Amino acid sequence: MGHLLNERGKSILGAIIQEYISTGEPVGSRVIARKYNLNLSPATIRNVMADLEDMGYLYQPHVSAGRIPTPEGLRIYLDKILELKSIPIMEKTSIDRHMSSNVVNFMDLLHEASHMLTEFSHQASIVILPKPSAFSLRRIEFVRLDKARILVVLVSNTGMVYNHIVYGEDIPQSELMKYNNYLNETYVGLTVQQMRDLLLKEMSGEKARFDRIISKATDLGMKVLDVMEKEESPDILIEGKESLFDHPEMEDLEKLKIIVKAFEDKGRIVRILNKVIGGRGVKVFLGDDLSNIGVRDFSVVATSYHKGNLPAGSLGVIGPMRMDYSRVIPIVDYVAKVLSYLLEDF
Amino acid sequence: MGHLLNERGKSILGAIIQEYISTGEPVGSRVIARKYNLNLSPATIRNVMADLEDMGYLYQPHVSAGRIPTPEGLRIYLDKILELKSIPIMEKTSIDRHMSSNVVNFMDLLHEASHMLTEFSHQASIVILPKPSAFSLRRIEFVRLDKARILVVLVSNTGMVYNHIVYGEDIPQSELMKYNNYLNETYVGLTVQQMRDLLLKEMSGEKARFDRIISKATDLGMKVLDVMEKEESPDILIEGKESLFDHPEMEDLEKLKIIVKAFEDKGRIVRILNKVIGGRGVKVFLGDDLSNIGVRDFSVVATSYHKGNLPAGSLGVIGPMRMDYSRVIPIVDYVAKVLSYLLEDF
DNA sequence: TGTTAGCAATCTAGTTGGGCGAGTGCTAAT
DNA sequence: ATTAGCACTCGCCCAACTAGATTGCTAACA
Repeated sequence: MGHLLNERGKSILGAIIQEYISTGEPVGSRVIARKYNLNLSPATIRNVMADLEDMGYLYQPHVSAGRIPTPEGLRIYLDKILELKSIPIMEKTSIDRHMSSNVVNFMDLLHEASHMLTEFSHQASIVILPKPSAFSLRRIEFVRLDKARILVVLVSNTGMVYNHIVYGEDIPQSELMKYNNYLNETYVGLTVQQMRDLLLKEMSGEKARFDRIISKATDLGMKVLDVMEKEESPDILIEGKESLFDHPEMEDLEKLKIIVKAFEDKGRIVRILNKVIGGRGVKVFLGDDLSNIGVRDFSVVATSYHKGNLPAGSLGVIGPMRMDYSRVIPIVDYVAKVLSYLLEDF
Repeated sequence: MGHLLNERGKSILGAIIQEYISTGEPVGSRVIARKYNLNLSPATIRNVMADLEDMGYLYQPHVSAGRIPTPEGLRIYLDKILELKSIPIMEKTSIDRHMSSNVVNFMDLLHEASHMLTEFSHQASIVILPKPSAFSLRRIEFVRLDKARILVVLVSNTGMVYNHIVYGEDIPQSELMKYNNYLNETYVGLTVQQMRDLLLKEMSGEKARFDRIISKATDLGMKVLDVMEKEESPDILIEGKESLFDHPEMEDLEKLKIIVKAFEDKGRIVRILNKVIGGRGVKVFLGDDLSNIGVRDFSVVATSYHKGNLPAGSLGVIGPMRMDYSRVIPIVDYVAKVLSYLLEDF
């Protein structure tokens, strides 16, 4: 047999990975021959296994052990072999119910999404909060703190409140009030991008030249957008770290240390998760994809959620590479869909 | 020898604990006789050790091993035997410098304190943020969100910004403005307790009966205090978890899991740390003190920090029971002192 | 009476070696 | 192309053993 994966290779690789996922042990040829009705003898399977190993899809921890899939093997499995299960009705309705009731504000909703992910995937869940720029403005308010600093309070249409401090000249509160009024009349309902466009237009427009309020207010508004952009470090929810510890592969001390340290550096996690933004559907990160965060033998299943047509943030789960993808992928997908749906109404 | 700790007992217990702290291994009679100039033979020391074990200050992991101090033994050591080292000038000035420069706002200051704690104690640091009620009001602002909700923005004298949402009747923004003005004129500079007192007085006072603004504003103000009190879950900074992993006693997998899980439950940690509030000086929590958070063989060294005369919050470090207390205690103490000192000016 | 030397006893940790079982790769037969 | 058979390799477990550390006890000593 050559170096191309034929049908038989596929089904054997599939069987090995399924078996490995459910047991966590290296898989030998006998088990495959016995449990999976391929009508092939162990010897034949051994030959195929040797080929699969040549192709880089399997490896042996040692010569007298069975085979374990490599990240590359898993990748093939995910892309070409895996068939997704549908989520049981019970779980679906449970997700629906939890996410739509008892949710008074936006953060509750995200927490609930995070909770559902851990609950049904039995992995640690990660939810990246939307960047403020994903939302539109409901209200903006300037408050004078002292002669050098102005507090800006932004309320988004989702009810999230953002505080920023801008440094600048001394402006009396009464004057700031006028800016408030002007900006709230003009900019409410716009997204950050739209605000920026409109601000630029107004700043150079006719009115600004004659109306001091408009001119000053737009200046300050622009400043706020700049500060927001600079401070924009998307926040992140993580739940269910402890469920990771219960997986038997976590018996290794070093692995445990590595994963705990990986969670410390939220920036990197955000960067990985946000790779899904832009694409559609669920993406699985494996092996080298995760070498940034130093956890080569883990796996991240993630997708993006949306508000209307705009991507708002991303969410997913992280766990050992050996994970029941046929269950986990649909769950991540579904939670993101429900979240996106509910977000639209906010 | 009886059941009372005499001088010799003390010095031997001290030597054993010092030795244990520096090596982490069970300590035998020979080492003590050789390294510490007590002019006693191993045999004598063995006798004393047996007594100390009877008193519950030492135990043997197994019969052919040396002794390890029990939490009770450590407690005696801390109370009666330990002599604190003074902090090297270098470290002091480093702490001074880091905490006073580069600090633009209050949170920076706390982060810096936390950072200094880990840096010089080589343990994980914990800083409990002040409860909002520890500060006085610099500014209050009501913003109408929609017909049912009003956003309250409070700025404390430390520059911290707190957001709360109160639910209630529909009040137009122009009306809220008037409340803002009134409250900012009347209540700025007061602590929460003072505000509450004054509010109560005004609500039942003459003016409130005739001035609708005052009456409504004080009502709303009271509502805000109630919400604050309910939502008041003091926040917490933790830094340097990873430095815990480098201690050799962390080789035990179960211990590692336990400590990681303990960090998940911040509420319990806060409760432990806040026990120091009210007292003065550094307190060490050991053994049973920590059984709430399930980490009997760890140790928390903590103290409170102040703003003026009022306790504001607490800080400290957590690490394995085997910890160089003679260094760590002075460091925790010093960082808290510096923090309190700097806080006064805020 | 307090201290010490000496010594048998106890226990851990580390090493060695044999046997078992799992699984492979190769060869030769089908 | 597939398969049965078989020798081979290796990890794992267990048991036996060794080396080393430390103790508690006893008897001698100051």
